[in-house]
Amino acid sequence: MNNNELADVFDKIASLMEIKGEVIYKTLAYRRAAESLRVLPADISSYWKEERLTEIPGVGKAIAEKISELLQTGELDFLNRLEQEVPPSLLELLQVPDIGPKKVALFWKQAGVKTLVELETAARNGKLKTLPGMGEKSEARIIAGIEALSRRSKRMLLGNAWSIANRFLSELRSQPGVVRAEAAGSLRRWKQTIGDLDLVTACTDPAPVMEWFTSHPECHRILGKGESKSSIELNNGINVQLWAQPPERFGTLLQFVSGSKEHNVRLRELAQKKGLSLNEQAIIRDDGSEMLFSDEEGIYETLGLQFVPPELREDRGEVQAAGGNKLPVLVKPGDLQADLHMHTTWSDAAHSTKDMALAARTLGYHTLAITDHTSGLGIAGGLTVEGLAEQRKEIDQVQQELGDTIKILQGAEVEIKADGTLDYPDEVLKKMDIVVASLHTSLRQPRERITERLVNVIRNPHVDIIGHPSGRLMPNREGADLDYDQVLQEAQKAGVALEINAHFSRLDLDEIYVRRASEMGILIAINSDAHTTDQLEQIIYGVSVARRAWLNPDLVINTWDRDRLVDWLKSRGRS
DNA sequence: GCCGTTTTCGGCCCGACTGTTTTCAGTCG
Repeated sequence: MNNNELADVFDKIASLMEIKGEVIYKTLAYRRAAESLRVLPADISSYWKEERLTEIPGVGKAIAEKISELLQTGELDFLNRLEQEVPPSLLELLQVPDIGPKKVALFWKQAGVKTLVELETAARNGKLKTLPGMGEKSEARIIAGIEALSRRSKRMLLGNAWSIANRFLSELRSQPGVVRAEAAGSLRRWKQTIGDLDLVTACTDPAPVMEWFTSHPECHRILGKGESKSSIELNNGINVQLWAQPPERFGTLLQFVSGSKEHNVRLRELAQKKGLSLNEQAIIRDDGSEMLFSDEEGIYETLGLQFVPPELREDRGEVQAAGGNKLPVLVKPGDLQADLHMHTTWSDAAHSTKDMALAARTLGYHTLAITDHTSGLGIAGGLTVEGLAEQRKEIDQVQQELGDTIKILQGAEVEIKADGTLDYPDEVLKKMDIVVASLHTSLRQPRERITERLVNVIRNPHVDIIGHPSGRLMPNREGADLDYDQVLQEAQKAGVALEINAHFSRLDLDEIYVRRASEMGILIAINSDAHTTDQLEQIIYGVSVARRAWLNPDLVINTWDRDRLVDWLKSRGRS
């Protein structure tokens, strides 16, 4: 069982306990443990073998024993007994909006509803409205919620979420009375996938703004409408929330809605210890007087903390670090001076070498690497060894035209074949300016085999960067089942750089492992993998991964100046 | 069930909105 599977088990336990009516703090403990497991950088089995399970935040004696049992037997007696008491089919009811554990328990115990289908039947037959606390409207809301489930898309990818949010924000900013409007929630934290969109606005009179929002042409139905908060479902099934406060309270609003929830809980605990109370409108002193904040900075200052960048607000140690003035320096998009992975018309991309070089120069880079696919990746029209010579001529010519304003490296994204060998022979790789090696195919090989495949490539002295290490494509293609402990150790030994691929359906290396890599001092390359000139700018998504991972900027090879980058390549045998 | 610069036991964050209720429970973020 891996970390995520264990986390799923504990989330399931938490939900079943909630339905059962167990004290809330027990269920919270299981949720917290589950979240901890999901972001754990190393394989859980290594903690288990070393008897370090209780070092994991949120894991105490009881949960450690359950992890042990699951790892040893693949089963959990406690869960089996829980499922005897509370039918696990009830969990699907929790998917319906506006249905929580209390309602599930009510429908189950008083109407005999155990599945989603039974719930819909009961609702349509008017069997729910007579239950205590229920009524006509609640029943209709449940039917609407069940219908919404089928419309509701899964989580959005970061880049898609930003484009929808930006569209709403620009309309919002032109509404009368709107002083400021920003994205908040997981989008502002640049989480790799986004559930609902949260927008916040500072405005003098919220009523007309809320009216505009709830009558938006893309609105399919209104989920809620109030003075300070409204919520709608769009035609494409996405939910959008809009929060409003007067300008002088915008800071607390933005902070509150940006979350994460867990980060906010930490802040409020801290506030409490200082005799303060924090909510979306103000910080309130013991005597009931309010402190107002138009910006976020003052909030953190009042709590005795460094300002915490949104990307770090996940309750992964940032509050403690901010209290000790120990927050890391983070990479900024402007720090990048090179892009070392992109494609041209020599393989499957849209623009020429010169187009890409000019676009990269506009971004202020000193170097770009043209890394077209190799012939083994047939689908991408890869470049043969013979083609390389012609490409070299073209690069030399463009280089001459552009002079010293930007350096063009001839590289390749070499295919790591299913048998673990590379698509070009070593003597060809040796002559290139830079080599990125990537997995695209046979990603479903068993863990040992695919890990070995990658490790051998890491050890190849002619490979400089491992491109998108797992090969995942969100939301549909899972990455390879790599043994990351081994991959990271080998990368550290070999001095190879691991890529953060900035394409928002990749974001690979995953932030969890980037954080570990940073602690281990492993080099990282943040690359766009651009197939058009526009896509060079998608590098911001890669930067967001680095920031969320607390990555030390000095480890990012494309933040280095040209001399340092050249020296590094020389140290790897490049001329 | 977890956790500790006020604690190894007694805490564990805060409010808006909705619908069903006449003061509150449930859900959500």
